[in-house]
Amino acid sequence: MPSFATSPGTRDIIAPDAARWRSFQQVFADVVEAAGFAHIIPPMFEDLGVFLRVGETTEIVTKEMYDFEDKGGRRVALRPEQTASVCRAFVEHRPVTPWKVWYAGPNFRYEKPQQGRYRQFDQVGVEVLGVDDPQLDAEVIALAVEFYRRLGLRGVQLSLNSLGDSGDRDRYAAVLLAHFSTHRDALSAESRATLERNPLRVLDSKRPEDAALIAAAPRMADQLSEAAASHFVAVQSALLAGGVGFVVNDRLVRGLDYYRRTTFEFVSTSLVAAHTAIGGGGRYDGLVAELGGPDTPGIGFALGLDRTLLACDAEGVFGAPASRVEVFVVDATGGSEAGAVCTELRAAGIGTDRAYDNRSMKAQMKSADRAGARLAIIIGDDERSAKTVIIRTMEGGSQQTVQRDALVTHVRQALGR
RNA sequence: GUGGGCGUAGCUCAGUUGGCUAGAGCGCCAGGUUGUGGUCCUGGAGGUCGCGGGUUCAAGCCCCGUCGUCCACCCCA
Repeated sequence: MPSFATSPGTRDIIAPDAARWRSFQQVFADVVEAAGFAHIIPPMFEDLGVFLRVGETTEIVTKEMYDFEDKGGRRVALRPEQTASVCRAFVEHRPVTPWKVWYAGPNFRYEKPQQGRYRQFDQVGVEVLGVDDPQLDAEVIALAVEFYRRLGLRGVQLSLNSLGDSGDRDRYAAVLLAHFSTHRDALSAESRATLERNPLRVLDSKRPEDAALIAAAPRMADQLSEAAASHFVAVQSALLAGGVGFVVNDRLVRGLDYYRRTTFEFVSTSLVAAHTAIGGGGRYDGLVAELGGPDTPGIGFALGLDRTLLACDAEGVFGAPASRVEVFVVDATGGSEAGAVCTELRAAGIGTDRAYDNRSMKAQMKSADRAGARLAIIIGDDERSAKTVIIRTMEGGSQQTVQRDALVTHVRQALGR
């Protein structure tokens, strides 16, 4: 039994997954940088106060925060998400708007772990600060859709809603509270508790006994201000014009209190477990001001790496990238030749690996196979004396003997470049 | 945080109503008559049966606790 294992809700990402993660982030970077987004790398922990602005009825703030006091007596927290950090950075640096940034990295929430729900989990995402235009809402959403397309995912459904401006949201919360309160006894115990904290969240309940009351609940759409309503309409028509399919779901609430107006969520239809939400986002027009900055509109989304990859697995798309090892050196002379051959090939830009410990040729060939190499360079005592090497193609098994000092040229040829 | 299932070799799992040195497949290692992998054959290494108590003549199998994991709720990516 090993003495140590990873802490609950954390895990090692090892081959072949680690390379897959990296290419996931690379594909994301390609998509968003082509749209003018610049990379931002905020710190992984910040003053606790930054995250408290996310909302006092938000559970990731009230009970899931990884917060602690550091040696200097500062109250800090591991970031539960990155939107608040980006807004803090905006206030701190005051870049010209529109400020379009993207990020990738881990976040931390003290939750009970489950598949697709970890205490350290990775997200990629974008944020745009300083633009009110509904055109932008549609563009941001389309960017996520394009990213899913690049991954090869097909079973992704986009849900869309508007939470209105802060006044609308408060008004709606009051109306909902009244509705559910009059039928209090019919609600599940859990929902009764939720009702106290945040009436909107009751709409999220998956408990069957709440279904009827939720279906009969008043609609957000009826509480929208004229400005918010026309913004929502504009977003929808921009999406339609861009060929982005969506479903309006006026029960879509989302967990973070700072959302205003446009909110959206991506659900994988290929996932069977409970955690089918693979991404989400929306507007947070008041957040920058909350953090002490000028009144600045903002919108963004975050996509979960783990869950999106689970969806990829379910659809059999976006597998791990192939090995970078093209050539494997099999040295049966006792290992005297392999080092120089590797150095030479690697310097020529050819991915090369070798075996150690003077293993049998058979064993070394096996390693060559496992490494995924296209070519094996075989050197025995005969070849060493003759100053030659054998180039063997792993797939067909054909071999040729070439001069040792012309190795790179012949390997290039055999690789077809 | 609440409720439930599970926890046996690196991996996926068998282990009958508790009974002698705990098994399989895959993987790994070594061979298959002097140098060459992916198929096949043979052999081998590897397990304090999550951990700690308890019941029993005897526990991988029963009981309690604990840790981990999975599922649902919750929450959300």
